[in-house]
Amino acid sequence: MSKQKRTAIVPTREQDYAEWYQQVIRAADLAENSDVRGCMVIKPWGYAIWENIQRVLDDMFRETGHKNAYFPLFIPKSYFEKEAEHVDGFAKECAVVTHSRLEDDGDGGLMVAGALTEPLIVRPTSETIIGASFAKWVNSYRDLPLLINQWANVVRWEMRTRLFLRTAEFLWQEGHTVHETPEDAMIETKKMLEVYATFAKEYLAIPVIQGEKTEGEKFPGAVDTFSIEAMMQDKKALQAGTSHFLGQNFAKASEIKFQNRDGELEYAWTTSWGVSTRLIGALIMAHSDDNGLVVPPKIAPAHIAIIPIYRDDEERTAVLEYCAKVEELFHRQYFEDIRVYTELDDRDLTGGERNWHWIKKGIPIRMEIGPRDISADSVMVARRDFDPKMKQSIPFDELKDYIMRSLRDIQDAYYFRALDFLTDNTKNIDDKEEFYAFFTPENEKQPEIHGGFALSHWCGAEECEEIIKEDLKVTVRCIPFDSEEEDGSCIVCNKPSNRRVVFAKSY
RNA sequence: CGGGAUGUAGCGCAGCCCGGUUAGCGCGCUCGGUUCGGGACCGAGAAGUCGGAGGUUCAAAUCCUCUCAUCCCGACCA
Repeated sequence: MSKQKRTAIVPTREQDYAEWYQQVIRAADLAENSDVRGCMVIKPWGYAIWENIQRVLDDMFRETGHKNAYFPLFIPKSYFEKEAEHVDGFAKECAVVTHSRLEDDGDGGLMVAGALTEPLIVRPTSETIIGASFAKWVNSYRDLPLLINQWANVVRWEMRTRLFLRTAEFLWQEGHTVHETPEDAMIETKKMLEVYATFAKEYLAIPVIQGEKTEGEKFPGAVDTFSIEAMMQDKKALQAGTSHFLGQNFAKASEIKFQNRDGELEYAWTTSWGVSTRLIGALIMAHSDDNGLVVPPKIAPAHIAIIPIYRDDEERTAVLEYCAKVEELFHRQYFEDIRVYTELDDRDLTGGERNWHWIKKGIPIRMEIGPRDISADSVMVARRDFDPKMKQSIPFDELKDYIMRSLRDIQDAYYFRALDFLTDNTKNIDDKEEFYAFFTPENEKQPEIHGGFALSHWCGAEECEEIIKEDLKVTVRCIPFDSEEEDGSCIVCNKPSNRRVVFAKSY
């Protein structure tokens, strides 16, 4: 294999997408599996991405009038039982606390003791426990709307886990709101979906499709679930965020009642909405390449890697001095609302080794600073969105402007690349045979990357959805908001349909 | 939870079928030196209860049973 063709990540996306994903996470040092089954350790570079996601979203929630609060990790089983559909949806994946004490088992070990009178469920989501509080907080229409958000961890005892995409414990935010009318609640539900879509586009540089979930795919207990759906580089869909209109289902379960403007007691209308550390999985699979992580500047843990190059102590002193000058140039600088961070990498490794280290971590900008640059009063700059070998000498005087502009350009480049990918792999399909061919790999044994999003007509019957799922493992990802009414016939049963939906394989 | 695969040093693997000195290799790591502008080189060194438990045997990484974990496929799901 020629040196030019060597990729930092083995295997490549084309060779083995699932394995490539794992390797990117390891190469970028984002996270690792823990000794606890299904749980991950999020390492600093990965956690910094989450912190950036939190910071930006938290601001957006504030701007839309929400306040943060914190509710218990444990939910009494009796609370959980109140909403029937909710129970159905989550019962199979609940961790349950049944004891409160450990005792010496007389054999050098410990045994559980102190059985609880009522088992506690480790929250898989918090509708019921938050509902119990809301019932106390809401008495009058004057208390509404109640707009609360919580940053928390939740536990869902998943059978099959994948780093970031599905772990037994994950970090997320869950918004919970209470409204006077169904209209208000629905406006809130859609507003927060819009917030997610904006965040995905503006910060994660991921274009998404907003839409409504089908009956079978919606949140257990919700009246309506809306989602943002993103396309990964293997052309599968990833649900990146959800927003639920809960109607009065949870208000009834938790007795959230208020006296309305006519003096009558009425059940309130609630919503909930959330995004999780899964977004990091989305980020990885939407942008990264065969050389490692690719992370948009607006969400990157750091923006500029500075790699000093020198031969001896004398040069070292001069070079590090110059590096400090460059770091100073960006100290407390912002591009848009994002603070720029630099990383000085003075490890005793070759320039190439250090360069590749930062390429794999996806840092947007790399700078090499050596004696030649100092004498020219300039810096060698490389960009993560360009070929790894490509670098350009930028005079110190122009450096700040150049970098600020580049960060903006890189952010845009990632977004448009992802948008092109989404557009190129989204197809109107009206013919059943074509639909099946679209979702069938040529090599069954080792399926190549295939498929995409098929915009096809669907009659709305669950049976038709089921057939497609059985045959192709393809599901209706959502009924997009922006699809125009149009006469057609269901891709499965040929019955009349007036709108296209998004069909895709999904995570 | 069903089907399949894999667990040997931090990572990637060989050895296992056919049991037999002291369990190897590459990368990484440590120390010393030369290097550093695209994945450096020389020398020295550290690191393994062969995933775990039990069994068969004079002898187990190797054979048998159980178990745990990870990955892939399925069902389920953010």
